[in-house]
Amino acid sequence: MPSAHPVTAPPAPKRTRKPATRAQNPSSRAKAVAAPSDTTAVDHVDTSYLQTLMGYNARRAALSIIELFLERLAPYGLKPVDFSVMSTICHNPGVTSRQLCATLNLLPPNLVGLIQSLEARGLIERKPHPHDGRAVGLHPTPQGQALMVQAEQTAADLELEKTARLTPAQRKTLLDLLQKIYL
Amino acid sequence: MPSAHPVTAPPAPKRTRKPATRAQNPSSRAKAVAAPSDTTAVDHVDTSYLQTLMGYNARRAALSIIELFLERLAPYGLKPVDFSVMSTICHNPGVTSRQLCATLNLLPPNLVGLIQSLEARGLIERKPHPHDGRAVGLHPTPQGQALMVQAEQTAADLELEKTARLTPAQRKTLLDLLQKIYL
DNA sequence: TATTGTTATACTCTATAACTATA
DNA sequence: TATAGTTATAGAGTATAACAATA
Repeated sequence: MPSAHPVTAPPAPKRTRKPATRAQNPSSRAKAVAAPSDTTAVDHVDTSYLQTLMGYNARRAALSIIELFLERLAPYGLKPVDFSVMSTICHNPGVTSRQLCATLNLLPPNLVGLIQSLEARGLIERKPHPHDGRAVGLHPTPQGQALMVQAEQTAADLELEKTARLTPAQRKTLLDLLQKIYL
Repeated sequence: MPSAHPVTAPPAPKRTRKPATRAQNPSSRAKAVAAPSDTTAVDHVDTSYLQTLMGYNARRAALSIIELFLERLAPYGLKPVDFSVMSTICHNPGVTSRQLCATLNLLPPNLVGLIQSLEARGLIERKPHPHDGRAVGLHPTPQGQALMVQAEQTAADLELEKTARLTPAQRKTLLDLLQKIYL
Protein backbone atom coordinates (compact mmCIF):
# COMPACT_ATOMS: atom_id res chain seq x y z
CA MET A 1 0.00 0.00 0.00
CA PRO A 2 2.11 2.89 -1.26
CA SER A 3 -0.38 5.68 -0.69
CA ALA A 4 -3.15 6.24 1.80
CA HIS A 5 -6.64 4.81 2.24
CA PRO A 6 -8.92 5.88 -0.59
CA VAL A 7 -12.14 4.91 1.13
CA THR A 8 -11.20 6.09 4.58
CA ALA A 9 -13.01 8.93 6.24
CA PRO A 10 -10.86 12.06 6.43
CA PRO A 11 -8.92 12.51 9.71
CA ALA A 12 -11.20 14.66 11.82
CA PRO A 13 -13.15 17.16 9.66
CA LYS A 14 -13.03 19.53 12.66
CA ARG A 15 -16.44 20.91 11.64
CA THR A 16 -15.38 24.53 11.69
CA ARG A 17 -18.27 25.71 9.57
CA LYS A 18 -20.86 24.59 7.11
CA PRO A 19 -23.07 22.53 9.45
CA ALA A 20 -25.99 22.57 7.00
CA THR A 21 -26.31 21.43 3.39
CA ARG A 22 -25.00 17.94 4.22
CA ALA A 23 -26.28 14.67 5.63
CA GLN A 24 -29.54 15.07 3.78
CA ASN A 25 -29.26 13.01 0.60
CA PRO A 26 -27.29 9.96 1.64
CA SER A 27 -27.65 8.04 -1.63
CA SER A 28 -26.18 10.78 -3.78
CA ARG A 29 -22.55 10.01 -3.02
CA ALA A 30 -23.01 6.30 -2.51
CA LYS A 31 -20.16 4.53 -0.76
CA ALA A 32 -17.41 6.98 0.03
CA VAL A 33 -18.01 9.19 3.04
CA ALA A 34 -21.53 7.92 3.48
CA ALA A 35 -23.60 9.85 5.98
CA PRO A 36 -23.00 8.21 9.35
CA SER A 37 -26.52 7.98 10.66
CA ASP A 38 -29.03 7.40 7.90
CA THR A 39 -31.20 4.30 7.82
CA THR A 40 -30.65 3.35 4.20
CA ALA A 41 -30.33 -0.31 3.37
CA VAL A 42 -26.97 -1.49 2.05
CA ASP A 43 -27.44 -3.28 -1.25
CA HIS A 44 -23.86 -4.36 -1.88
CA VAL A 45 -21.17 -4.44 0.80
CA ASP A 46 -18.08 -2.51 -0.20
CA THR A 47 -14.85 -4.22 0.90
CA SER A 48 -12.46 -2.16 -1.21
CA TYR A 49 -10.68 -0.84 1.86
CA LEU A 50 -10.04 -4.21 3.48
CA GLN A 51 -8.77 -5.46 0.15
CA THR A 52 -5.90 -2.99 0.36
CA LEU A 53 -4.64 -4.69 3.52
CA MET A 54 -2.08 -7.44 3.08
CA GLY A 55 -3.01 -9.07 6.36
CA TYR A 56 -6.66 -9.33 5.39
CA ASN A 57 -5.94 -10.78 1.96
CA ALA A 58 -3.29 -13.20 3.19
CA ARG A 59 -5.60 -14.45 5.92
CA ARG A 60 -8.56 -14.89 3.60
CA ALA A 61 -6.45 -16.68 0.99
CA ALA A 62 -4.87 -18.94 3.60
CA LEU A 63 -8.23 -19.84 5.12
CA SER A 64 -9.64 -20.54 1.68
CA ILE A 65 -6.86 -23.02 0.94
CA ILE A 66 -6.97 -24.54 4.42
CA GLU A 67 -10.69 -25.15 4.09
CA LEU A 68 -10.14 -27.43 1.11
CA PHE A 69 -7.00 -28.85 2.70
CA LEU A 70 -8.97 -30.05 5.72
CA GLU A 71 -11.47 -31.76 3.46
CA ARG A 72 -8.97 -33.46 1.13
CA LEU A 73 -6.45 -34.50 3.80
CA ALA A 74 -9.07 -35.80 6.23
CA PRO A 75 -8.74 -39.36 4.84
CA TYR A 76 -5.09 -39.28 5.94
CA GLY A 77 -6.01 -38.06 9.42
CA LEU A 78 -3.83 -35.00 8.89
CA LYS A 79 -4.67 -31.40 9.64
CA PRO A 80 -2.45 -28.54 8.44
CA VAL A 81 -0.11 -28.57 11.43
CA ASP A 82 0.06 -32.38 11.50
CA PHE A 83 0.95 -32.27 7.84
CA SER A 84 3.66 -29.66 8.34
CA VAL A 85 5.16 -31.60 11.23
CA MET A 86 5.08 -34.95 9.44
CA SER A 87 6.48 -33.44 6.26
CA THR A 88 9.30 -31.72 8.14
CA ILE A 89 10.16 -34.95 9.96
CA CYS A 90 10.18 -36.89 6.69
CA HIS A 91 12.47 -34.37 5.04
CA ASN A 92 14.63 -34.03 8.17
CA PRO A 93 14.90 -37.42 9.88
CA GLY A 94 16.24 -37.02 13.38
CA VAL A 95 14.90 -33.51 13.86
CA THR A 96 14.06 -32.60 17.45
CA SER A 97 10.89 -31.15 18.92
CA ARG A 98 12.70 -27.95 19.68
CA GLN A 99 13.80 -27.60 16.06
CA LEU A 100 10.28 -28.30 14.86
CA CYS A 101 8.90 -25.60 17.13
CA ALA A 102 11.44 -23.04 15.95
CA THR A 103 10.95 -23.94 12.29
CA LEU A 104 7.15 -24.08 12.22
CA ASN A 105 6.55 -21.40 14.84
CA LEU A 106 4.83 -23.75 17.28
CA LEU A 107 4.85 -23.74 21.07
CA PRO A 108 6.46 -26.78 22.72
CA PRO A 109 3.44 -27.68 24.88
CA ASN A 110 1.22 -27.79 21.80
CA LEU A 111 3.59 -30.09 19.97
CA VAL A 112 3.71 -32.77 22.65
CA GLY A 113 0.27 -34.26 22.09
CA LEU A 114 0.73 -34.03 18.36
CA ILE A 115 3.98 -36.03 18.45
CA GLN A 116 2.46 -38.61 20.79
CA SER A 117 -0.47 -39.02 18.43
CA LEU A 118 1.76 -39.50 15.39
CA GLU A 119 3.87 -42.00 17.30
CA ALA A 120 0.79 -43.92 18.52
CA ARG A 121 -0.35 -44.16 14.90
CA GLY A 122 2.98 -45.69 13.96
CA LEU A 123 3.90 -42.82 11.65
CA ILE A 124 7.02 -41.70 13.50
CA GLU A 125 9.58 -43.11 15.90
CA ARG A 126 11.45 -41.44 18.75
CA LYS A 127 15.13 -42.31 18.98
CA PRO A 128 17.84 -41.07 21.33
CA HIS A 129 19.70 -38.02 20.15
CA PRO A 130 23.35 -38.74 19.28
CA HIS A 131 24.86 -35.73 21.04
CA ASP A 132 22.27 -34.45 23.50
CA GLY A 133 20.80 -36.68 26.16
CA ARG A 134 17.92 -34.29 26.75
CA ALA A 135 16.73 -34.24 23.16
CA VAL A 136 14.91 -36.90 21.19
CA GLY A 137 15.31 -37.44 17.45
CA LEU A 138 12.11 -37.85 15.48
CA HIS A 139 12.16 -40.28 12.56
CA PRO A 140 9.47 -41.31 10.10
CA THR A 141 8.50 -44.98 9.95
CA PRO A 142 8.10 -46.64 6.54
CA GLN A 143 4.34 -46.32 7.02
CA GLY A 144 4.76 -42.64 7.84
CA GLN A 145 6.85 -42.05 4.76
CA ALA A 146 4.41 -43.93 2.57
CA LEU A 147 1.52 -41.93 3.97
CA MET A 148 3.27 -38.63 3.35
CA VAL A 149 4.06 -39.50 -0.26
CA GLN A 150 0.34 -39.83 -0.80
CA ALA A 151 -0.55 -36.84 1.36
CA GLU A 152 1.92 -34.55 -0.34
CA GLN A 153 0.56 -35.50 -3.73
CA THR A 154 -2.97 -34.79 -2.54
CA ALA A 155 -1.85 -31.44 -1.16
CA ALA A 156 -0.17 -30.57 -4.45
CA ASP A 157 -3.33 -31.39 -6.40
CA LEU A 158 -5.48 -29.36 -4.05
CA GLU A 159 -3.19 -26.37 -4.32
CA LEU A 160 -3.20 -26.46 -8.09
CA GLU A 161 -6.97 -26.44 -7.91
CA LYS A 162 -7.04 -23.45 -5.57
CA THR A 163 -4.53 -21.51 -7.67
CA ALA A 164 -6.12 -22.45 -10.98
CA ARG A 165 -6.52 -18.80 -11.91
CA LEU A 166 -2.77 -18.21 -11.62
CA THR A 167 -0.18 -18.95 -14.26
CA PRO A 168 2.87 -20.98 -13.18
CA ALA A 169 4.89 -17.76 -13.25
CA GLN A 170 2.33 -15.95 -11.14
CA ARG A 171 2.31 -18.85 -8.71
CA LYS A 172 6.04 -18.66 -8.31
CA THR A 173 5.88 -14.89 -7.90
CA LEU A 174 3.26 -15.25 -5.20
CA LEU A 175 5.34 -17.77 -3.26
CA ASP A 176 8.40 -15.55 -3.43
CA LEU A 177 6.57 -12.41 -2.35
CA LEU A 178 4.87 -14.16 0.57
CA GLN A 179 8.23 -15.42 1.79
CA LYS A 180 9.57 -11.89 1.71
CA ILE A 181 7.02 -11.08 4.40
CA TYR A 182 7.53 -13.83 6.95
CA LEU A 183 11.06 -15.08 6.29
CA MET B 1 3.36 -25.94 -8.03
CA PRO B 2 3.58 -27.08 -11.62
CA SER B 3 5.87 -30.07 -11.17
CA ALA B 4 6.39 -32.60 -8.41
CA HIS B 5 8.10 -32.52 -5.06
CA PRO B 6 11.84 -32.19 -5.44
CA VAL B 7 12.76 -32.86 -1.84
CA THR B 8 10.34 -35.67 -1.23
CA ALA B 9 11.67 -39.08 -0.30
CA PRO B 10 11.32 -41.52 -3.20
CA PRO B 11 8.38 -43.90 -2.96
CA ALA B 12 9.95 -47.00 -1.41
CA PRO B 13 13.58 -47.50 -2.51
CA LYS B 14 12.84 -51.24 -2.49
CA ARG B 15 16.46 -51.96 -1.43
CA THR B 16 17.07 -54.62 -4.07
CA ARG B 17 20.83 -54.57 -3.81
CA LYS B 18 23.77 -52.60 -2.59
CA PRO B 19 23.03 -52.86 1.12
CA ALA B 20 26.56 -51.84 1.99
CA THR B 21 28.51 -48.71 1.12
CA ARG B 22 25.60 -46.52 2.22
CA ALA B 23 24.04 -45.40 5.43
CA GLN B 24 27.46 -45.05 6.87
CA ASN B 25 28.39 -41.49 6.10
CA PRO B 26 25.06 -39.72 6.45
CA SER B 27 26.48 -36.22 6.18
CA SER B 28 27.83 -36.76 2.69
CA ARG B 29 24.55 -36.20 0.91
CA ALA B 30 23.08 -33.95 3.52
CA LYS B 31 19.41 -33.15 3.11
CA ALA B 32 17.94 -34.86 0.08
CA VAL B 33 17.10 -38.53 0.43
CA ALA B 34 18.51 -38.79 3.91
CA ALA B 35 18.68 -42.31 5.31
CA PRO B 36 15.31 -42.90 6.99
CA SER B 37 16.50 -44.50 10.21
CA ASP B 38 19.92 -43.18 11.16
CA THR B 39 20.50 -41.32 14.37
CA THR B 40 22.34 -38.36 12.91
CA ALA B 41 21.65 -34.97 14.38
CA VAL B 42 19.95 -32.44 12.10
CA ASP B 43 22.04 -29.28 11.90
CA HIS B 44 19.73 -27.14 9.78
CA VAL B 45 16.07 -27.92 9.20
CA ASP B 46 15.19 -28.02 5.52
CA THR B 47 11.80 -26.45 4.77
CA SER B 48 12.18 -26.23 1.02
CA TYR B 49 9.23 -28.53 0.42
CA LEU B 50 6.77 -26.66 2.63
CA GLN B 51 7.86 -23.45 0.96
CA THR B 52 6.43 -24.74 -2.31
CA LEU B 53 2.96 -24.88 -0.78
CA MET B 54 0.78 -21.81 -1.19
CA GLY B 55 -1.29 -22.64 1.87
CA TYR B 56 1.77 -22.86 4.08
CA ASN B 57 3.25 -19.60 2.84
CA ALA B 58 -0.03 -17.70 2.96
CA ARG B 59 -0.68 -18.90 6.49
CA ARG B 60 2.80 -18.04 7.72
CA ALA B 61 2.69 -14.60 6.11
CA ALA B 62 -0.78 -13.90 7.49
CA LEU B 63 0.22 -14.96 11.01
CA SER B 64 3.33 -12.84 10.81
CA ILE B 65 1.29 -9.76 9.98
CA ILE B 66 -1.42 -10.59 12.50
CA GLU B 67 1.16 -10.93 15.26
CA LEU B 68 2.24 -7.31 14.81
CA PHE B 69 -1.37 -6.26 14.21
CA LEU B 70 -2.42 -7.60 17.61
CA GLU B 71 0.35 -5.63 19.26
CA ARG B 72 -0.18 -2.32 17.47
CA LEU B 73 -3.99 -2.36 17.54
CA ALA B 74 -4.24 -3.43 21.19
CA PRO B 75 -4.45 0.22 22.34
CA TYR B 76 -7.66 0.52 20.31
CA GLY B 77 -9.10 -2.65 21.81
CA LEU B 78 -9.40 -4.15 18.34
CA LYS B 79 -8.39 -7.59 17.20
CA PRO B 80 -8.30 -8.53 13.52
CA VAL B 81 -11.94 -9.60 13.31
CA ASP B 82 -13.11 -6.62 15.37
CA PHE B 83 -11.17 -4.37 13.04
CA SER B 84 -12.65 -5.97 9.92
CA VAL B 85 -16.17 -5.70 11.32
CA MET B 86 -15.78 -2.09 12.44
CA SER B 87 -14.14 -1.09 9.19
CA THR B 88 -16.88 -2.73 7.13
CA ILE B 89 -19.56 -1.02 9.21
CA CYS B 90 -17.83 2.36 8.83
CA HIS B 91 -17.58 1.96 5.07
CA ASN B 92 -21.09 0.50 4.80
CA PRO B 93 -23.34 2.25 7.35
CA GLY B 94 -26.56 0.30 7.78
CA VAL B 95 -25.06 -3.06 6.93
CA THR B 96 -26.73 -6.03 8.62
CA SER B 97 -25.22 -8.86 10.63
CA ARG B 98 -26.15 -11.27 7.91
CA GLN B 99 -24.30 -9.21 5.33
CA LEU B 100 -21.27 -8.94 7.57
CA CYS B 101 -21.18 -12.70 8.01
CA ALA B 102 -21.40 -13.33 4.29
CA THR B 103 -18.79 -10.69 3.48
CA LEU B 104 -16.22 -11.56 6.12
CA ASN B 105 -16.90 -15.30 6.20
CA LEU B 106 -18.05 -15.31 9.82
CA LEU B 107 -20.66 -17.46 11.52
CA PRO B 108 -23.69 -15.60 12.92
CA PRO B 109 -23.36 -16.95 16.48
CA ASN B 110 -19.79 -15.72 16.66
CA LEU B 111 -20.73 -12.25 15.51
CA VAL B 112 -23.37 -11.65 18.18
CA GLY B 113 -21.04 -11.11 21.10
CA LEU B 114 -18.73 -9.05 18.97
CA ILE B 115 -21.52 -6.68 17.92
CA GLN B 116 -22.78 -6.41 21.50
CA SER B 117 -19.29 -5.55 22.67
CA LEU B 118 -18.82 -2.85 20.04
CA GLU B 119 -22.23 -1.41 20.90
CA ALA B 120 -21.47 -1.46 24.63
CA ARG B 121 -18.30 0.48 23.90
CA GLY B 122 -20.30 3.12 22.07
CA LEU B 123 -18.57 2.45 18.76
CA ILE B 124 -21.66 1.38 16.81
CA GLU B 125 -25.41 1.81 16.95
CA ARG B 126 -28.20 -0.59 16.02
CA LYS B 127 -31.08 0.95 14.09
CA PRO B 128 -34.19 -0.63 12.60
CA HIS B 129 -33.81 -1.81 9.04
CA PRO B 130 -35.86 0.25 6.57
CA HIS B 131 -37.28 -2.68 4.62
CA ASP B 132 -36.88 -5.80 6.76
CA GLY B 133 -38.33 -6.01 10.25
CA ARG B 134 -36.14 -8.96 11.12
CA ALA B 135 -32.86 -7.29 10.29
CA VAL B 136 -31.00 -4.57 12.17
CA GLY B 137 -28.84 -1.93 10.52
CA LEU B 138 -25.43 -1.37 12.05
CA HIS B 139 -24.09 2.19 12.06
CA PRO B 140 -20.87 3.67 13.39
CA THR B 141 -21.09 6.34 16.07
CA PRO B 142 -18.94 9.45 15.74
CA GLN B 143 -16.63 7.92 18.34
CA GLY B 144 -16.51 4.70 16.35
CA GLN B 145 -15.63 6.57 13.18
CA ALA B 146 -12.96 8.61 14.92
CA LEU B 147 -11.46 5.47 16.40
CA MET B 148 -11.35 3.74 13.05
CA VAL B 149 -9.63 6.67 11.36
CA GLN B 150 -6.82 6.23 13.84
CA ALA B 151 -6.92 2.43 13.73
CA GLU B 152 -6.82 2.29 9.94
CA GLN B 153 -3.82 4.59 9.88
CA THR B 154 -2.05 2.41 12.44
CA ALA B 155 -2.87 -0.66 10.39
CA ALA B 156 -1.51 0.97 7.26
CA ASP B 157 1.74 1.86 8.99
CA LEU B 158 2.13 -1.63 10.38
CA GLU B 159 1.55 -3.18 6.99
CA LEU B 160 4.12 -0.99 5.32
CA GLU B 161 6.55 -2.11 7.98
CA LYS B 162 5.79 -5.78 7.40
CA THR B 163 6.06 -5.40 3.63
CA ALA B 164 9.15 -3.23 3.73
CA ARG B 165 11.06 -5.65 1.51
CA LEU B 166 8.47 -5.26 -1.25
CA THR B 167 8.33 -2.50 -3.82
CA PRO B 168 4.99 -0.72 -4.28
CA ALA B 169 4.53 -2.63 -7.53
CA GLN B 170 5.27 -5.93 -5.82
CA ARG B 171 2.86 -5.08 -3.07
CA LYS B 172 0.09 -4.41 -5.56
CA THR B 173 0.93 -7.63 -7.40
CA LEU B 174 0.76 -9.59 -4.18
CA LEU B 175 -2.65 -8.18 -3.28
CA ASP B 176 -4.01 -8.99 -6.73
CA LEU B 177 -2.67 -12.53 -6.76
CA LEU B 178 -4.00 -13.29 -3.28
CA GLN B 179 -7.43 -12.10 -4.31
CA LYS B 180 -7.33 -14.45 -7.27
CA ILE B 181 -7.25 -17.29 -4.76
CA TYR B 182 -10.08 -16.46 -2.41
CA LEU B 183 -12.35 -14.17 -4.41
C1' DT C 1 -41.52 -22.36 4.40
C1' DA C 2 -37.37 -19.47 4.56
C1' DT C 3 -34.51 -16.03 6.81
C1' DT C 4 -32.57 -12.81 10.63
C1' DG C 5 -30.83 -12.73 14.85
C1' DT C 6 -30.02 -15.07 19.03
C1' DT C 7 -28.78 -18.57 22.89
C1' DA C 8 -26.38 -22.36 24.54
C1' DT C 9 -22.76 -25.27 24.01
C1' DA C 10 -18.99 -28.09 22.39
C1' DC C 11 -14.74 -28.44 20.16
C1' DT C 12 -10.34 -26.88 18.62
C1' DC C 13 -6.46 -23.93 18.75
C1' DT C 14 -3.28 -21.19 21.16
C1' DA C 15 -0.88 -19.40 25.25
C1' DT C 16 1.26 -19.39 30.08
C1' DA C 17 3.33 -21.28 34.25
C1' DA C 18 5.76 -24.67 36.32
C1' DC C 19 8.13 -29.01 36.68
C1' DT C 20 12.11 -32.88 35.35
C1' DA C 21 16.06 -34.23 33.49
C1' DT C 22 20.18 -33.16 31.22
C1' DA C 23 23.80 -29.84 29.47
C1' DT D 1 22.42 -21.45 35.02
C1' DA D 2 20.36 -22.72 30.66
C1' DT D 3 17.87 -25.84 27.62
C1' DA D 4 14.69 -30.03 25.93
C1' DG D 5 10.73 -32.03 26.85
C1' DT D 6 6.63 -32.41 29.47
C1' DT D 7 2.24 -31.47 32.32
C1' DA D 8 -1.67 -28.93 33.54
C1' DT D 9 -4.58 -25.40 32.49
C1' DA D 10 -6.53 -21.16 30.90
C1' DG D 11 -8.09 -18.44 27.16
C1' DA D 12 -9.46 -17.41 22.48
C1' DG D 13 -11.36 -18.93 18.23
C1' DT D 14 -14.59 -21.72 15.67
C1' DA D 15 -18.33 -24.99 15.12
C1' DT D 16 -23.33 -27.04 15.33
C1' DA D 17 -28.16 -27.30 16.97
C1' DA D 18 -32.13 -25.15 18.22
C1' DC D 19 -35.23 -21.30 19.09
C1' DA D 20 -38.22 -16.73 18.43
C1' DA D 21 -39.60 -13.16 15.38
C1' DT D 22 -40.46 -11.77 10.82
C1' DA D 23 -40.68 -12.37 5.67
